[in-house]
Amino acid sequence: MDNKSRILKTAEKLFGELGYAETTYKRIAQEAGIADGLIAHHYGSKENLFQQVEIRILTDLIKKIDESLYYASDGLSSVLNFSKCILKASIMPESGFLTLLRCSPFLANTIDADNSGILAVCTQVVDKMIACLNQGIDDGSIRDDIEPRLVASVIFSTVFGSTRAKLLVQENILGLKFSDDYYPEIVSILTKYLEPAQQPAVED
Amino acid sequence: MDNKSRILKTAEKLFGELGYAETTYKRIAQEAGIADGLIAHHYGSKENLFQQVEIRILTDLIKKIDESLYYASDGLSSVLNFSKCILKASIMPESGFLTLLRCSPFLANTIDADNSGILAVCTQVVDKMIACLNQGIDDGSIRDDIEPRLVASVIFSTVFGSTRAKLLVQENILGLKFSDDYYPEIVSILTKYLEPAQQPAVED
Amino acid sequence: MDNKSRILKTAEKLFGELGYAETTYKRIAQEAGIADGLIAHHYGSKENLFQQVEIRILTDLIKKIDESLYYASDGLSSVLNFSKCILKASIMPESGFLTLLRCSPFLANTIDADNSGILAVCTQVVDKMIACLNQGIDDGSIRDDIEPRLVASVIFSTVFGSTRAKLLVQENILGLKFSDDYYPEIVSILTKYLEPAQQPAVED
Amino acid sequence: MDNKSRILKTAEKLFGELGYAETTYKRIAQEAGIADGLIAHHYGSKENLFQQVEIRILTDLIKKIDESLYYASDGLSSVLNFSKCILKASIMPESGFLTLLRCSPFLANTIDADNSGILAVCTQVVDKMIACLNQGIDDGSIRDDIEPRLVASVIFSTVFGSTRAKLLVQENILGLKFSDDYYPEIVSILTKYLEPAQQPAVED
DNA sequence: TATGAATGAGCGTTCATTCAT
DNA sequence: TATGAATGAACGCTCATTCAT
Repeated sequence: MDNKSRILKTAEKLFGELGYAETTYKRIAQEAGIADGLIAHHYGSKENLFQQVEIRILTDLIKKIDESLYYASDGLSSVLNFSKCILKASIMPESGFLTLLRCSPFLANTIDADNSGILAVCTQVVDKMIACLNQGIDDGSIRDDIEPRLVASVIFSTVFGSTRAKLLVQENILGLKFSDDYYPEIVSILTKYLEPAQQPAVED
Repeated sequence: MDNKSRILKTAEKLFGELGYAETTYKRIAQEAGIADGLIAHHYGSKENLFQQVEIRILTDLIKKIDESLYYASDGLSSVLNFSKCILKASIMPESGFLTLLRCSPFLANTIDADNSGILAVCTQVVDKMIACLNQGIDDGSIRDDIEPRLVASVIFSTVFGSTRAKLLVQENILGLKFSDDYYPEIVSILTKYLEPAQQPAVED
Repeated sequence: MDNKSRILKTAEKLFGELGYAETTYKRIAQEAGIADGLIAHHYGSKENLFQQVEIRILTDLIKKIDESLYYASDGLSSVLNFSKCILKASIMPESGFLTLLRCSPFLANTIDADNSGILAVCTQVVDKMIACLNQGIDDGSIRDDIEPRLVASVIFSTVFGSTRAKLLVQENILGLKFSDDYYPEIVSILTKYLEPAQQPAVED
Repeated sequence: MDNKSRILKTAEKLFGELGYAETTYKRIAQEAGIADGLIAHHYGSKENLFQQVEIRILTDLIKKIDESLYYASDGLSSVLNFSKCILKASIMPESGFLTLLRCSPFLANTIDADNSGILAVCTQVVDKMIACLNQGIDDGSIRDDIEPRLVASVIFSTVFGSTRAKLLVQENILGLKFSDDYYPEIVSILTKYLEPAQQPAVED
């Protein structure tokens, strides 16, 4: 791997472990085994380096989401596969998900930073979810009284909220439970939320 | 208000607006109209000042939660009132909620910081929620096939995840929707998640 | 002397010896025997420190010019005293004149720096000179066919040009001569330039 | 034009616009459209590049001075042509004069820099002026009570001082005047300074 | 209690220069 | 000749914290 990639990879790791502010050029350079100055040479600024990291993480995530959608039979399973894909990524260290949680793109790290590059990628993710919901409404696998944009907002906040809780809150410390049955439970709440109302038994 | 309180209030505001790292003694002192040195004099360190802020916010939140529980008729409405209480606090600027979101107590702001004070308060919040769930199971307002600790984890991540989304993601920027009907929708997903399965109409 | 003054004095010396770019916080701090950070604490930025230095030098110069004008009998001797005053200051190390020459206020040291404070002081100097010229035209000691602003420009460029040459060009290195009779020669060129044309002997 | 010349030309432009310190390899390379490393490859060091620039400017100036002397009828007009030549060059952007003013060869740009190459060229200029003055004394066009080296010093400081004022001081900002009649006025002060004393009209 | 001068380590970044290709 | 990655010291400046008053 060349130094430019090595910097990106090391930065991703440290942003995830230490957060934006405590990840310094010096630490990245030491960990990557290169000179301080090379970071600015390749990435210009810390803020830009950070954005490249985020974009890479999100782009990888989109790739995986697309794959997962390929195997979905209807709208509801598309939404659930989409969500599972995010949940799964969150527990794979190499996905960089921790970086996303510790340094949310919606928390400008530097005042007046231009987030537009990242937001463009996020918009793709949102659009995909809305498409899945519309598909589900059409094919009857999702109840038809929902407003897709509103429901997409609920789904994303639930899914990302749960990854945040699982990764950042230490198990047991508060009497909570983020063990292996936690993410299935998240899938369960989403299912209950989306599936069409159960038909009362109809009398003949 | 005395200087000590003024510092706490100003710090809370700035932590919420700027995050932990970009909130400095100097800015706090300027905004509060007092001398730099007075902050360390009263609070010792930035980390400790931050924790006092968080504790105050959480303590206030607990007070409001307790009030809301007073009016709940059963376990389910206790859980929902509890949740609404958090959602409502999130949109009251004076609640300091933004500070909670920008500087999560679960993100150590300084490496090796001792969070135990804050965690103790958080534990109280969790315990209260678990009590509400148990009450609901007992009185039949919540389905009885749940594990309270697991479900509490889901509820907290959903509720806090949604406040995070509403406050940090700018409306419309991604095609999402965090307007007035967003929080009611969160209450709706929780309700669907907790309520007992609808009995199929039974013929006599 | 307190540290704030000591910084100003040391900075003045180093700007004069090394120029703007090579005068660093570190060097100033070492020479003044204080900590690096104290410079920014008292002066905010290097550019501002520099401007305070220039303003102090120019303010002192104005004081001396005013004193010298007190003893002038007519407009011409006012102009000459004014000029001598500048020439004299240039060879007094404590005047800070070298700083003025090495780091001319008309050479922005930092791109986009705001020079307005310095320019205001310079304007006072110019206005005083123009007043002297007008006085000389009125009292007949200076020829009356001149345009004061234009002539003031010539006088300043001649006087400051000569101090620049004397202080920055090493004696003898180019075959030039900046010894003790150099400044009197500058006074001489000014006198020839300003004095009224000699009347041809008039026949009765 | 080959890259080596292109570097020299670009460097000259940037030294004039930005001064020595703010002109960097990177900026030169960008403006010239070549790689960073090529500058050091061709010129070794920034200081040496700078000196090559200065020498080129001064060499061109000498050429023009020589041409102007060709048309002078006597010593005085030689001196005046010489001076006009410098004044004229100062307002021709391609002459690189701004570089001379912003980065005077008599201001060592780097501490301990060896200026001897530049000084050798400057010495030629000085020698030429002294020769003109001696010619004028001989042919009676210049008063004979002067010391050539001293007077040359006065002329150079007046001429270069005026170019400095015209190019660096923004018109009107101080109430001064550097418009089209400024340089003629400089020629006028030199003329008054050098011409033989007017003979009182002698009667029969 | 309150001030603000003082510290000095550390920050992101720049830069002239070197060097493998 | 030409590239641009790589170096590492140095820069201006920030900051939490200390301390004399």
